[in-house]
Amino acid sequence: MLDDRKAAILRAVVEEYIETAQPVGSNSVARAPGLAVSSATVRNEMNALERDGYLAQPHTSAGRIPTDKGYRFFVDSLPSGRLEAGQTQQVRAFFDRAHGELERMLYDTSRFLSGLTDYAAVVVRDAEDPARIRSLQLVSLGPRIILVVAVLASGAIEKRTLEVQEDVDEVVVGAASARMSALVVGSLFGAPLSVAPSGTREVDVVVSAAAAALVPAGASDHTPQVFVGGASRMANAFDAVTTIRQVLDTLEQQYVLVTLIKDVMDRGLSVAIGAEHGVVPLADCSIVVAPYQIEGEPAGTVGILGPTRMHYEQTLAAVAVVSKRLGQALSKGSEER
Amino acid sequence: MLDDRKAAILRAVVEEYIETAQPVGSNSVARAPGLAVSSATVRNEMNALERDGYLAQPHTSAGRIPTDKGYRFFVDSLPSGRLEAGQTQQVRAFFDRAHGELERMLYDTSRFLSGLTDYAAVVVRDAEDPARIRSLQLVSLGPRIILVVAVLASGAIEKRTLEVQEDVDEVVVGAASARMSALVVGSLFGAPLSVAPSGTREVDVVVSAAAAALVPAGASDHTPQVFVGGASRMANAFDAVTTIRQVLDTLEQQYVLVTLIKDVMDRGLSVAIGAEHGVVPLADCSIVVAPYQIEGEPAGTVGILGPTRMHYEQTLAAVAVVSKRLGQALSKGSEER
DNA sequence: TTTGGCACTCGGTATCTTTGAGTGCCAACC
DNA sequence: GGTTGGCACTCAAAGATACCGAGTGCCAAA
Repeated sequence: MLDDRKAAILRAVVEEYIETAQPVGSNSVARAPGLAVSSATVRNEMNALERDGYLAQPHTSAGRIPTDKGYRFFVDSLPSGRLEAGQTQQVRAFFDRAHGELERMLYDTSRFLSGLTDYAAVVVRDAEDPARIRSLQLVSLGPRIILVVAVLASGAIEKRTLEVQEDVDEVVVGAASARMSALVVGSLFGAPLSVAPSGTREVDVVVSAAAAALVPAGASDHTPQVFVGGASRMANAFDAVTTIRQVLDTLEQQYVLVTLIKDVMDRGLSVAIGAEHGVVPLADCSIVVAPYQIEGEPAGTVGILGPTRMHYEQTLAAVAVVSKRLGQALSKGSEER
Repeated sequence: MLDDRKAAILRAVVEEYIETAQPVGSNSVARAPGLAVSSATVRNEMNALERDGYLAQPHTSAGRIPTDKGYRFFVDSLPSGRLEAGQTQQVRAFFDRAHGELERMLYDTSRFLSGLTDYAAVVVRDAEDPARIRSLQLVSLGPRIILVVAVLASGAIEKRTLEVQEDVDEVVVGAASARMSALVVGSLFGAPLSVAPSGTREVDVVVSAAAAALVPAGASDHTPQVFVGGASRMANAFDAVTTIRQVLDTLEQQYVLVTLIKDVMDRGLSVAIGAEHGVVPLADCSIVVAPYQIEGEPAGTVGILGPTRMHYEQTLAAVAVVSKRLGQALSKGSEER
């Protein structure tokens, strides 16, 4: 679509603009290695690139700035990069140390990735597919308070506190727990339950309360979890306070964030630039995403949110590596290498 | 310490500065209701207040700005305020709707409180005292993967994933679970465990692995949980980008945050102004805190972080009301009005 | 088709001036 | 003696003005 020279010029403009955040003039482009042409030629070409929508000019006597379309071309023509040695080292060190509970790990990963790239990082844990219940137990916490704990096939834990209207003793809870467990283990979490009456009225009261607590909540809690790390780094990326405000605000709206990332993934992209994603307050941002898999199954997404003028090559590499290593780390027992 | 007139003038300066963020001159102070003196008199008094460290002057020909000491006097002489009717209404509505799991509730509260005050809100859940284990269960998640789930007296759940070196079947896990449960229920979480050998080698392997997983982790996970809501609102409070950056960054460092809040509480304060707390990057911030209690027991802290020139009266009232209502909401069964 | 040359544009910076809010001090006043 | 009006003084902020120079578009020559 673009001849070689135009492509080279566009690339040079994008690279320099990413570096300096200043409009790029024909002279500095002409000086770029690998381009043996004069600035006048560059000017002509840049003119054409502007006509075609790859570049824009803030005002007449200024250099050019890439448009979203310009960035898009740049990103698409990017060779698949590698991390710097030091960063590879950091990743290794992080995942060697990393351990512990899933949620903690995902949050730590988002913070780590943010530190690695110097942008804000997001880790989304996909909503569980309707998962089979591996174990279910009722625990008495007080005379009328009972905790329902369900362990799902994935290892995730769902808990609900419920309050019954009359005092129940431990024995009743124990009986109810056994009954409930028999009823529910192996079935899908969130599925409606039919409770057959047992001999004891008290037990039935508890069981039906527990069943009720489990069912509707199953749906409501079926939303993905989001972990945002290094949001404050977005304050570095822009200098307009209002932009900073908007971006940070959006980062706190987990629903928007999840939708955005899901949307980008659905379109099969790994990068969404500026207005490509429809989220208006993030018009000056790009997002780089990669899914991670546990035991070969898609389990969530790792992403970076940065300014449109971000270091795409490093960021893409970082996101790719981290998502892969995260998946490995979470796939227990497959610690090969 | 300050005569009435000085106090009134100081108050007027603080109030106007909080409102306008501009240095306050003698004229506007003289115009304040309740002060029947000329600007010249005010000037003399302000001079004295500056000498005594309550006010400062950005430069010679500017008005005065309160110092931390000035704010301190202002806050200490504040009548205990009430929320506006609309806000009381909001609080009621929020806690009427609010329900669900503890963590979720604490996070929602921090977001709500942030919206109520327009500053950043922090909710800290205190580390559990060494709590008795109410229930313990091992659940098999895969041939070699076992999940240990402990329910503590408070209803908190601790879980550890562990991997054993050889395949164990469900029956073994069941046996180990029963044994472990008998061993551990009623004892303190995190306490060292002595494991007597049972008849079966396989069971012993699992039990000792589970015991090992439980003990050291008990200490490490014994740290308070922090929920920050509305951090982005700090971007409104300042206009120096570097300040915004610092503050947001600090807000992400949970350890610093917890220490800060704990420190303020330990000193028996409900407000820490500017440099009073030692956290340098938050020198332009004040923090307002109040503990919340579950069933009469201190369970955590609610706090607001805002600029030194925050609306102390409303904020104090909001924090007080929210901490109280939060405690009530979390004290199950005590939903009296 | 490329390039050197040239006139032109216009945002940014630097310099200077003006403005006005605010101060400190003093002498007069109650 | 505390209070007040008056006054000279200060100094940041806001305008005004000029200038600079990076950058452009276009043209004619190579």
